[in-house]
Amino acid sequence: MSDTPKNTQTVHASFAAKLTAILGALEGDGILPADTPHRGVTVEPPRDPSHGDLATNAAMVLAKQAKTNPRALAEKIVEKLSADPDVSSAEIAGPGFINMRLEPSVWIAELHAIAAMGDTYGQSSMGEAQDGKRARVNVEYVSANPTGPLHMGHCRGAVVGDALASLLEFSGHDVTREYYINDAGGQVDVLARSAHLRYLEALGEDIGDIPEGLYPGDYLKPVGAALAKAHGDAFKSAPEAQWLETFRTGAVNEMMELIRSDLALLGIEHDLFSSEAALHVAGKPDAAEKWLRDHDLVYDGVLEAPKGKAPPEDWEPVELPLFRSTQFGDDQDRPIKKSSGAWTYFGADLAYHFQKAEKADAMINIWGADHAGTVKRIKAAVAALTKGAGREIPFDVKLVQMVQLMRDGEPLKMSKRSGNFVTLADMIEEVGKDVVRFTMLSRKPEAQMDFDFAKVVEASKDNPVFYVQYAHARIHSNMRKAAEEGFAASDEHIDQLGTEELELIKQAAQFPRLVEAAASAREPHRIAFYLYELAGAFHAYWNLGNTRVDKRFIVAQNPEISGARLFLSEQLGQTLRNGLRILGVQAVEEM
RNA sequence: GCGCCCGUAGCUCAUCUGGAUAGAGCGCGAGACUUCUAAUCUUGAGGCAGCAGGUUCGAGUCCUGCCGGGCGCACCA
Repeated sequence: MSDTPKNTQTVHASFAAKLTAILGALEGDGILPADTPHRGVTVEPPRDPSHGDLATNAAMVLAKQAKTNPRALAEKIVEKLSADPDVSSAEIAGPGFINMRLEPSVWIAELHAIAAMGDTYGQSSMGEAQDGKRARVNVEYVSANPTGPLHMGHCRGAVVGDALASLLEFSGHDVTREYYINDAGGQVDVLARSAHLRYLEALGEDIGDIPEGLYPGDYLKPVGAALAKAHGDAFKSAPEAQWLETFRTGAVNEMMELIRSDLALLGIEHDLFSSEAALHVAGKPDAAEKWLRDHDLVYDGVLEAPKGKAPPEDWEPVELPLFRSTQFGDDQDRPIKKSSGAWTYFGADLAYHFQKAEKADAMINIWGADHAGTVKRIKAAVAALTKGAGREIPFDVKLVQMVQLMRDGEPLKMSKRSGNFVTLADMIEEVGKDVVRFTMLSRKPEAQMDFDFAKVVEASKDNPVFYVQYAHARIHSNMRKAAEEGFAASDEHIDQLGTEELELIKQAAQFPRLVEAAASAREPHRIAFYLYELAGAFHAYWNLGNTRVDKRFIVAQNPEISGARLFLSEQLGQTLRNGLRILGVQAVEEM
């Protein structure tokens, strides 16, 4: 692959370029005004394939600027398109669409491009600036509290974030996968106390039931044991103040180890783990507060009582440093510090995001839908801080909706309080990494989804994961069989490929533009749906061979067509593989 | 009460950032194959895209209002 041509053009990229050139020429002809913006102009396959291979709406979009009607402008464009040897026909349809059919040689060339690019087919440079520098995108995901193992609730965000990161990488971005460790709030003190109890247990004390308010899970037993081993009975009857910090640090470290190993089961590895505690030590929140106060975005004020439902019984008005998030559409100004003087989560979080922004050209957070209420304030605060620093960057928060666990159509109940919840590790053990990943990506993230254990492990064509992997495995086993029978893939006679085969190439050829669209929309699930369709097209072609022996990949009496079809199937396999790699799902070679 | 997300075939979901006659799978109807290119195949019916307006050459897609479902509404994280 060392001789991979760097700028091998894919069909869709090259036709987009051709259209741009034609529109430029029309400017030269005086038909379009100089420097006409091409906003909204698209070149894409029409939904209805009977309309042709490619369609453009250019005439409709630009008619106004050309001071003419769409069809008249379309004629000018068609005139130039028709002169292109790759275009077998170009015609005007409907309100002014231009439909094109391309010469078979174009699709054959695409097949060569897939072969030449191999693992890089579908990659793009959309993340690269003019000077070739890749945009730095920070994707923060998971960021679960370090108080226990990951459970189902974390799973979807983890997979979506990871696939999005891969998708952006594949599209030429310089991606940092980041995990924010909330190791500074009250919940880690609770963790430390819970660990202390398990420490006493490990020293042989009878601890009885775990008191309300502490973490009951068994996963803390080894933590207690490790602490007992490290410290002996030094903290057995010591006051909390003497051991809290030690136990907090120790327990958080253990929990992060646990979480890392859970993530590894999903095939996820973050580049960067940022500690909230370290942020405080570095004085970042103080710096942020100072800047915000200087710019009148933080003031001392009294928080309103909660609206709607009855206010908490212990509610009393207190003066707190408030961020003016109402200026940015929030319901309420939000406190950055508690009455105790400690930072609120939000106070630390805005400083954290400001820190991330320094080393990124864009930031994306993947959050659970239960954090939806905090999006406005953090976006507002980050916008203010980065703007103030003279470098405002795009900052998206993608909300991932809840997953309802099901078994045979019945919702699965779980209670976090009792420590009785489905852990990520359990789930992966039961259904496997690939199933979890693919299933989590087979629904747009902002919609709720059901995850039925019984359905997702089913090995039939009704199960998308299986269906896509099966296509890849089928290609592989067919290649093996071909080799045994003395056939080999060869591009020597690929011009003999017929209509059905060209249709397959056309579908594979969608991959690069689909990747770009998915990357710019930040929607990795589109890749999953595309792969399902591509696999479907492959299976359909394969099934043709059931009744028509002449349509099989291996035709005994015809090594030429067999070689060409095997070459085609190799490239389909390559495309499936590239897509699956983005999703982090294994392209298996046998089922 | 307020905020965010969702609402598309009987069911589960797509619809490529506004395009042409809204597509798949399941299920249902009809047929094929009795087997290894079958962990099946072909084919048919099925829709007022929650409802009502608006924006425009064009709306499932954007805007407004309602209806229904989910999530959230601490100085928690």
